[in-house]
Amino acid sequence: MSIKKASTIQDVANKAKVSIKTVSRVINNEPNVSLETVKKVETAIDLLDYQPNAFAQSLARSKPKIISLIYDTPSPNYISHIMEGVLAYCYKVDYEVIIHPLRFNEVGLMRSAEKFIKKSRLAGLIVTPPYSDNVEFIKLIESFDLPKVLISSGLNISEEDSIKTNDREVSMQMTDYLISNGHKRIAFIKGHPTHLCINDRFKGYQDAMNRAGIEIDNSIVENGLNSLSSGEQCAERLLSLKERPTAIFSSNDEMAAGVIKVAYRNGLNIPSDLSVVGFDDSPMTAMITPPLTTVKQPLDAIGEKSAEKLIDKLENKELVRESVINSNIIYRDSVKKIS
Amino acid sequence: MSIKKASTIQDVANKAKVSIKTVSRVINNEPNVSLETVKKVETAIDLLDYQPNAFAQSLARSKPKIISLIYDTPSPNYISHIMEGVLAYCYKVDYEVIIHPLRFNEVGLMRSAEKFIKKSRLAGLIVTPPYSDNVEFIKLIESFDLPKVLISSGLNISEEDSIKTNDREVSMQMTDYLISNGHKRIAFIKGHPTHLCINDRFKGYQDAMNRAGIEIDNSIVENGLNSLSSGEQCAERLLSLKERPTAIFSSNDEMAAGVIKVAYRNGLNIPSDLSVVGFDDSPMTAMITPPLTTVKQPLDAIGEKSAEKLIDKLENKELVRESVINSNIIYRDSVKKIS
DNA sequence: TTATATAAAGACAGCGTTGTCAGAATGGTC
DNA sequence: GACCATTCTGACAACGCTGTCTTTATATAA
Repeated sequence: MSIKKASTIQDVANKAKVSIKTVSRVINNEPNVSLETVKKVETAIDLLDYQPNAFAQSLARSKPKIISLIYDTPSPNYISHIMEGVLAYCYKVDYEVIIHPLRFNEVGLMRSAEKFIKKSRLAGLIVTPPYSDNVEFIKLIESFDLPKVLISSGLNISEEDSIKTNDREVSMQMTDYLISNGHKRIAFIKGHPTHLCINDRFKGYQDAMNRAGIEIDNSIVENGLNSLSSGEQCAERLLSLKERPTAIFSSNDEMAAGVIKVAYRNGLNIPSDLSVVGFDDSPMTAMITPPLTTVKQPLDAIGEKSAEKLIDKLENKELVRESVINSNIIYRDSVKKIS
Repeated sequence: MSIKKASTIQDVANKAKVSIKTVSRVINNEPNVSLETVKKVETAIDLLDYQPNAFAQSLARSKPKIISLIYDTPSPNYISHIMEGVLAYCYKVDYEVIIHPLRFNEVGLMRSAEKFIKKSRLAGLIVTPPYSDNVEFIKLIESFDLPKVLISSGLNISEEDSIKTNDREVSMQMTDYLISNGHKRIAFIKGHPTHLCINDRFKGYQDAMNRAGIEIDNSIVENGLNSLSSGEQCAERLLSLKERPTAIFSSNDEMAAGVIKVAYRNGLNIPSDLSVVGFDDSPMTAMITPPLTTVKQPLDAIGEKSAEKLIDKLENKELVRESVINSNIIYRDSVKKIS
């Protein structure tokens, strides 16, 4: 079991018989190095299995190649897929990423966020909901003049700084789907009011209903809080109505699961007595009975695109990147045609 | 919007009218600094809102305060909770953590892992399943002489290097619980064969059955693969048996969900016709109907303890830390007493 | 040929810390 | 008062890299 000691740029320079600066040039793909020299240096690098020391690089460079992903801890599924995408891209382009959970309701949140930002010498930030909707937090970032990408922000943010999904449009499609299955009395369960982006889902529902000429009955529009139990509460109200809805569109899967539970408790069968659709395609949606028709956001892609956009900005690549990523409806077994 | 520029140790030294070395001393709690000087320096630090530059520290120190968490991507829920614990502890003691997903089946896995380890200048590693069961990977770590903590390793690892859960014991308790509810014909669905630690769950089942004097019928012991669909397949076989089991203990929740789906398809009611229990307490278990009785591993605590153990080792604190963390049964509604 | 631009390579000073070692106070002994 | 041990403080060289500037080699034009 031999203990390996990392080699330095000096070692490489010695072996290749060039100066350390020249080695630095080839590492960083700088111009004005002869092909011959590049070869020499590269073989030396291979021979020594050299890896640049990221700390030394960060220290020497003005801007370190480090970004951070900020999140609360809403759904493990959401964040870990976003993270996956971010990490994959950053690894490819040789950026470090610091994952930073920040408790939304903690006291001294801003103080601790500020401390974190200063300490980590970040080059930029990727911000997920609910922070991407938080004006105070965004102001903080701006006070550091840090490049940022906000994911699914409901705020009025420049397109350059944000990655969004087509929630409104796909919600409209989902509602259309319900309508095309003969449903007219379609209830809607809204999401948590502070999660701005989730409101777009309601707008899409409105769009579709309006277009179909179906008047929206506000007594079957519920205000949910994103949680299972809030879904249950909304469902209880909805299903005890004299004129029950024939379908329920829930702003997220967790509340939809609550709806299904209550339906079963009330002896209702899904989908024959009630159609239910959700949003998110969280892992459990495939596991419940019946499997839930829902909307899948391409979370990995969102993470990847966010990282790409941020890093392009950091490196002043002026590419115009797409900033809206499309979600898709996943059709499963929780909707039934009615006459 | 004022752009803030980070202050350095030099700034602090100037303001406090001491040398930078003295500032360094108080930052690192080194001895031999007069109380008076400490005060001076601390006020200067507060005034300037100074944060040490982690890169410079890492460069100057021999061992950087950085550890890495290695994982595949089995279940988002599992990894994000472990991560949560690790991050929380590391943040407290001022360690950086690099989250590193490593695709288990990728070609050149070892090569890329090696590259990663060299490049990141890690001080130590926390390794989750399935890597904690991978001999080759562990040998790699050892070749770097890197301190490590392996989570739930099924390998014969020194207690000093591992954090385990009492899977076997709690599986026994779970089986006891089923037995105490009158069940005798209890089927078991094993987990993926390469996940060593999951095998302990089967051992616990055996323990309980043996102790209760119930002979294990191998025709109702299935080999699962951890996935929903594999759970369904096992259930199909189990439920088509002439002499059906009255209860099924699945090594994980996902397969248990598969069992429930198949039961419904076959017109069976849970728990009245069949009791089902799982393992993991994944988020969906509360959402399915009926809510599943299962085992909850304190994942956050596992992450936290792992980090604590690793960092104590790095800093040569010779504390003997507990290395087994207890899981608990979460009793819900998927088990029924039979006569 | 000489002048002149251009490409290629190197010298050297930072980046912000910590470690080592030397020096200055301070206190106690004889 | 001289001496020594102890406590405290500072100077200075690393750490491994990149940026800036200078030098050298090479090609091109006059």
